[in-house]
Amino acid sequence: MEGRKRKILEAIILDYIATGEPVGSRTIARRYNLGVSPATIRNEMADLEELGLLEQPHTSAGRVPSDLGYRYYVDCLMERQELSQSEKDYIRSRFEQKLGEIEQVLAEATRLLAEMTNLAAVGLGPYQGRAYIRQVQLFHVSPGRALLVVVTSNGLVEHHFFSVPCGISQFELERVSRLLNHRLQGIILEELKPSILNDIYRELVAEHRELCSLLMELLERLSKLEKEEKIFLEGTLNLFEQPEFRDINKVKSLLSILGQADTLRELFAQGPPAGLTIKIGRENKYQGISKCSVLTVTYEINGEVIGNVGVLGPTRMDYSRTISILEYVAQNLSRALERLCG
Amino acid sequence: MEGRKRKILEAIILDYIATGEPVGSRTIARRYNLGVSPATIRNEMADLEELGLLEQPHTSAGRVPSDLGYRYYVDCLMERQELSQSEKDYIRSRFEQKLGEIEQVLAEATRLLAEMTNLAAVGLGPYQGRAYIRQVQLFHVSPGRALLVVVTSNGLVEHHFFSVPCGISQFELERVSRLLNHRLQGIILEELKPSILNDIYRELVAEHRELCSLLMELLERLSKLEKEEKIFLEGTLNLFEQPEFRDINKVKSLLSILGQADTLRELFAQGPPAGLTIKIGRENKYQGISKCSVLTVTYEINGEVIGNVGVLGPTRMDYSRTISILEYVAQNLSRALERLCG
DNA sequence: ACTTAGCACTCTAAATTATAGAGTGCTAAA
DNA sequence: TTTAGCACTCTATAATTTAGAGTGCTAAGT
Repeated sequence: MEGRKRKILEAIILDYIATGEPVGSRTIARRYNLGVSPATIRNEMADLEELGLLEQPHTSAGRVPSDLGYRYYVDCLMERQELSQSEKDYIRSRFEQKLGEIEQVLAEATRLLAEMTNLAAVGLGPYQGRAYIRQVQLFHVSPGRALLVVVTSNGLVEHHFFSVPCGISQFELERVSRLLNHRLQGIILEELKPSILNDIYRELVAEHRELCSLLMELLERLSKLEKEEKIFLEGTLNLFEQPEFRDINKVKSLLSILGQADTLRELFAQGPPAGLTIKIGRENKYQGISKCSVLTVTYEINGEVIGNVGVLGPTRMDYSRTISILEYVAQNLSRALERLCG
Repeated sequence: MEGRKRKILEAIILDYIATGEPVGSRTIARRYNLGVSPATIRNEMADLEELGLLEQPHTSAGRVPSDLGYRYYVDCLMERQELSQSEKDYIRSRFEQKLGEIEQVLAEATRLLAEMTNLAAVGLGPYQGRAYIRQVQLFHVSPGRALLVVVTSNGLVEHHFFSVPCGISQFELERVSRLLNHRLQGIILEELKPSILNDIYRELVAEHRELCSLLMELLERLSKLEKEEKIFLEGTLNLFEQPEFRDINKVKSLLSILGQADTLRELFAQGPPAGLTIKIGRENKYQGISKCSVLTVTYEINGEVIGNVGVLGPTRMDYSRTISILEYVAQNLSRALERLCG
């Protein structure tokens, strides 16, 4: 595409992102001095519409970028906006607080994203599929009740209460703990198949007949670990400041999407491969967000992708800035997690 | 108040709850055959307005109950609506699933409330103030990292990762665990004052000089336990089906209230004393919900109040049914928790 | 002393009409 | 190829009309 068309397209997109109003030829001529008259710009605009990059809400309105237009902008036109030093410092500082748990760190990252982008932010993970079991511990909490704690390599801690026969001593529980650890440590959750569990069960049941039902439950529980992923959502309210959500029905359909954990997971879970994913408007499969874009980026521990954070906002968003924030946050998030449980 | 006035007031409130439209004298005369003419009803309505129980949106509209009107209805007029057997069975069945953790049970209760009342539902707790420490466990998860697990009498499980000097053996950690348990078991969280922690610290530091910083962090962490309460929120979307939320600004101010954990906690944390609390319209302090009512009920373990569940909806809600659901859910919730960790 | 029919009056919500303004596309001249 | 000029289109806003629901008051009925 020739230089002038690109410049005009860019001007229209930037103006629309800034104002939210359809952009007319006069506006472009006035605000961005491209050295041509409105009439010329009108001709170019007609071409750009032909190419599918612009749209007209109605005959006598200005132009609005189409999904394709944004796509072209993001892929070819946009320049990455560097964050200012103070913004970087701020982001870094938010991860330097004492955040004891992996989930707290992720929650904080999500909050931070929502705050800085003024969009809705989502944090997903950490994925447990490729994680392996680090530790299994079983101990009494009161007569007749025990707690199982499982720690995975991705830093997830899961616990579960069990009833145990009153006769079981702490000593015996510790033996079971050791045995479980011996057999389970290092096993990747995805590969935790019933056959392995059955082996353990057989071995255990011989020695600890009284613990039968406990063990069944316990092993069942373990095999479910893989599927559990936490979801954090922040900044929903930010979206409703945007003029595109003046309509209550749009708000409703958006809220119903944001309210379903499954849907969010599908929208935001992109990794691996590592890096940034951008879905603009209709590129998303859900109807309710056909006027929204979803940006996600992966985060990792020791080079392995273990989750996503991302934002959702109107297609008319400041992609350049949002992407910078997203990447910088993800980078700091990864580093914080490595500090925590690498 | 004389019988006819009460009947008219009740008719107006019931009609308004059902339709959402201001109620006129003709409507009452037609739908509820009280054996008097619209003119008579008009006179009574004027009286009821004088008493502050009714309001007129404008001169030529029908009447709408005021906060005071609802209050009178709830306190004096309303009959408790029994839930049907199948509804009761349904609620009970939802608590009979395998719900391994106290927080899962609470989350389920909140979802159930939202679903059955068609309002926004909130689950709070379990409160940790009066809970005591049941178990403290400290163990390695990988070289140089340890996990602390604390279990309270209210069934809360908290965990926290620590860096430990590489030289520390599992054996040593177990000794520390035992010592911590010995000193902390049975201590009520509210009474976990710095002085106790300092004692422990002094005792530990003599034997385990290398663990200094770990211990500091650990004790600090313990003292924060009291304040942590989980909040569950479900069914926000339900509210926006109500005609009173056609206006986007109302939606926004409501969402901003529902989005703040602190505010929710303040609104819904009522107990003890045990039982039901009803706040109607302006009786709530927050402006944004001046057209909403908040109903909460306490739940307990072994007779001790440990949390609240509740709903928030427009003042124009079906109080009778909502209250029945709320109480039945709370009762089942208490029972489920007792089964789980009583 | 209540109750009620009748009626003038008020107010709103919805429908209708008028108005202003922004923006376009086309034509013809530079 | 660019641009000024102009007729035309479309929408959003405001202004106006209309219909209907509901009230309060009065005066007559029980």
